[in-house]
Amino acid sequence: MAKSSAPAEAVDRKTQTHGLLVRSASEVFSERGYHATRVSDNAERAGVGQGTFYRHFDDKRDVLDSVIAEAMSRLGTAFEDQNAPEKINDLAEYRARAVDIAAKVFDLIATEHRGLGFLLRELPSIDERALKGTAGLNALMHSVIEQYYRVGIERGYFRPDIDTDSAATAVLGLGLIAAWTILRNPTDVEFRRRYGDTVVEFIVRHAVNDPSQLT
Amino acid sequence: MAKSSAPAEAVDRKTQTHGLLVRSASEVFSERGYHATRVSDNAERAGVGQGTFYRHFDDKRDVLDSVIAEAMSRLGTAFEDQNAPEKINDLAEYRARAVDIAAKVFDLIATEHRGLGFLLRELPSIDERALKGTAGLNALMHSVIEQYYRVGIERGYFRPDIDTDSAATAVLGLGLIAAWTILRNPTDVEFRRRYGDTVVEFIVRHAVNDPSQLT
Amino acid sequence: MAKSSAPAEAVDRKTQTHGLLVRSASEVFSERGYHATRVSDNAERAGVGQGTFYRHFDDKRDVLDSVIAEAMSRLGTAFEDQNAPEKINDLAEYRARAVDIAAKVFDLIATEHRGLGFLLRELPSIDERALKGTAGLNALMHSVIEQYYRVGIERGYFRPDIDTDSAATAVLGLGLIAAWTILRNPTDVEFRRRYGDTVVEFIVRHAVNDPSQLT
Amino acid sequence: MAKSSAPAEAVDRKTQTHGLLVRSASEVFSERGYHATRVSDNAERAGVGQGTFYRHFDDKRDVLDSVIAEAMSRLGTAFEDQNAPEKINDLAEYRARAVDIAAKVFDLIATEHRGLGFLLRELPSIDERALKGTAGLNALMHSVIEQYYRVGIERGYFRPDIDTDSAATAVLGLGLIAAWTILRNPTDVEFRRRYGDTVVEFIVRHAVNDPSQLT
DNA sequence: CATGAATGAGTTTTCATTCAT
DNA sequence: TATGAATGAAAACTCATTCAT
Repeated sequence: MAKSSAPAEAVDRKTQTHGLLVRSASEVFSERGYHATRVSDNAERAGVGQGTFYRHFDDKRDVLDSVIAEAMSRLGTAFEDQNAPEKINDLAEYRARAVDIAAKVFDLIATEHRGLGFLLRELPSIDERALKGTAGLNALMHSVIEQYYRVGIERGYFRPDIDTDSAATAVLGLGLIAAWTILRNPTDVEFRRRYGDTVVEFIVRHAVNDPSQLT
Repeated sequence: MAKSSAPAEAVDRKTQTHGLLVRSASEVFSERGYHATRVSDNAERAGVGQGTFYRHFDDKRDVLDSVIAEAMSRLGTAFEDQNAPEKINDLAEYRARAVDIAAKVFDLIATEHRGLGFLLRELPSIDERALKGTAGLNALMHSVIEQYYRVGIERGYFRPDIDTDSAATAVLGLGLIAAWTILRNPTDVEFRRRYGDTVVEFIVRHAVNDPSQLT
Repeated sequence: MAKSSAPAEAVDRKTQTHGLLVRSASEVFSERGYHATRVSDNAERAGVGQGTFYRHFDDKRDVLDSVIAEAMSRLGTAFEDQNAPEKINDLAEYRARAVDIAAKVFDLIATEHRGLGFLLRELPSIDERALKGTAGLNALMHSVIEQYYRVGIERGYFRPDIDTDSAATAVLGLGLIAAWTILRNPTDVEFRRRYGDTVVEFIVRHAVNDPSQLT
Repeated sequence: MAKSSAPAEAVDRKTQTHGLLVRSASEVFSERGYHATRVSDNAERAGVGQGTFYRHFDDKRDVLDSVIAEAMSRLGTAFEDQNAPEKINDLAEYRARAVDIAAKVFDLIATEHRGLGFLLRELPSIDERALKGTAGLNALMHSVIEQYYRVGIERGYFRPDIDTDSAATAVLGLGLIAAWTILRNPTDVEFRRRYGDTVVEFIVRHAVNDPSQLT
């Protein structure tokens, strides 16, 4: 018993320190930027020695992968909750859902602005691999959005001639600039409300099959 | 005469070298990325000694300001050519103009993908000041777009209840993601065409006052 | 136990390296001069890497403070041993003490000519702060000398109208030029003897109350 | 005539610029110190181009020789004016002369404190050659002082058993520390007066043959 | 001769990574 | 396994000196 628990504790401790370093990395990278952050900053923030960092990661680049993976997983989870295009039967329900999603996404962005800002600001500048780490989330978001379009077309409240791929890309663009703006000003609730309304209007009016249904 | 021409020549030479270094910086920053570029890379590319670099700029950060300023000036000029919202009288003309602008902007992006990619990828990761350098161009684009909305509303072919500020932001978002995608794949002409059509559709359908005019 | 000893050893090692670097700095500064010494010379002499130097000191200027402090402390200790003006009762004892001190000081100068020469030659040329580091020793020497004068006046073998402050300064001058000369020629014992006699004569004859005691 | 005057003017101009650069060097060396002064600082102060500097001097070290030579010549001249030991017939005249010289020397030091400070502070730290440049002045001062002693002994108002060499050295020491103190506080007239009195007292009492003549 | 832009060798300085304890 | 002192390769930066005009 005692014998088997000792290694178990060691594993636990290792996992704990690992997680601690990933979280610290996320923080210090967000604050000073990836390039300006020294490995010692990260270790210090985590409250461990510099050598300990190298027990858990190959190098400075390595911990970034974990930071990205962790963030992607967290965001992916948050985004997947919104998935249920098949439950939407008409334009009114679609609009309601769009309003709801926009509000939730914008709030998520404002809440997570520290970590998200880092990803949006820095990843493209680090290397191709860092960017690839976000490809999964991009693809997920794109396919979910496209699924909404497909359901809408199928059920007749969306135009049948929509290029769903391009449209999904466009919706990501509407979200991207929102993210940018919110991240630079996370407390501007007014912008989020107004811009959210506009985004919904863009999406609904672009896609609607029968414009007379627009109230 | 001889006396006054000597300094004049020196000034000329200095200006020339300065410009050479800015252009070289733009190139090497685009190729290797800002952080991976050494001052010596820049000097070498310009064909001057490293010391010469420091005669013209305080450090790597300093030359970046010039690179940004030069790019912003060039892009601003390119963008201002598109300015003539007051000449558009009806939806058909508006749509034609939108198609035209989208094509031109996308081509510009594809053509300038080296320099533009650098700006889009790297600036946010460098510092606040770098980003401030782009604020002018952002504001210019935003205000031009908004002006199109105002003219459209005035002349009756756009809905009067559009939030022109938010709408302009949305249009920038539609363009931003296009830029991202094109920069990652500058030769994909097909995407440009399809996505351009979709963007125009988004803009026109969102704004149109009388949907029956959409043929 | 093991836990507490590991850091303790680290601290020990750090302290040791620090001291090593200060001693090496004193040596190389004395040999090549402060300005001609490169940080790498110091590290090399200490047998450590250049990076190690920067773990212990901000820059070359920083280690100088430690070198000065260490030298001042050592010289201060050597000088304080000479302190005992209150034990001198008459001119004969005073003269004997003066002869003794002169000999000891001159020997000290000759012995420590490496480090002392550096201080005397270089400090004034470095900066105000370097000089301030020697103020304490100057003040100590001045006050000790002045104390000898006060005791002598009190006990009647010195003139009562001596300006003890100026006189102490003068004595420092007599010593200063001795230091200069000895440092330039540390092996000239003859000079030390002759000049020592002259200095004692200067001091005694200047201060004596009753010249008839001079024999 | 015109032909011969053109070269003459050129020579004049050259000499003028040369002198200008030496004076500028003396200034900037005094202000920032020799090592911290860049050749460009010197040229700028003189109001000429950097290249011009190298038309007049081999290198940075070279101009220092001129600065030293110029200063030595100026100080030598000032000091030689004091030369007239043979006119002094008794102790009273000697004391009067000593008071006079001390006052003049101290005033000279205070007046020239910029250039003198540089020489005293920096020369020993630069190189052996710089110091050699001052040897002539030292020797001159030493021999003049010694001459005073010889005359005094000859004429009987000084003790015959004085070691004139050591005594001259001692007097230089009394002057040296005065220089140090005055240079650090050129406006303290009170110190000069008090210390001057003390110095005279040291010299006279040390040398006098018949102490009863001391009033 | 005068000029000042250009040069690059020489130093300083940083910090990711190693390694002895 | 954790630690943090040591390391040195890689960059940044300075400035005496050269050289084309």
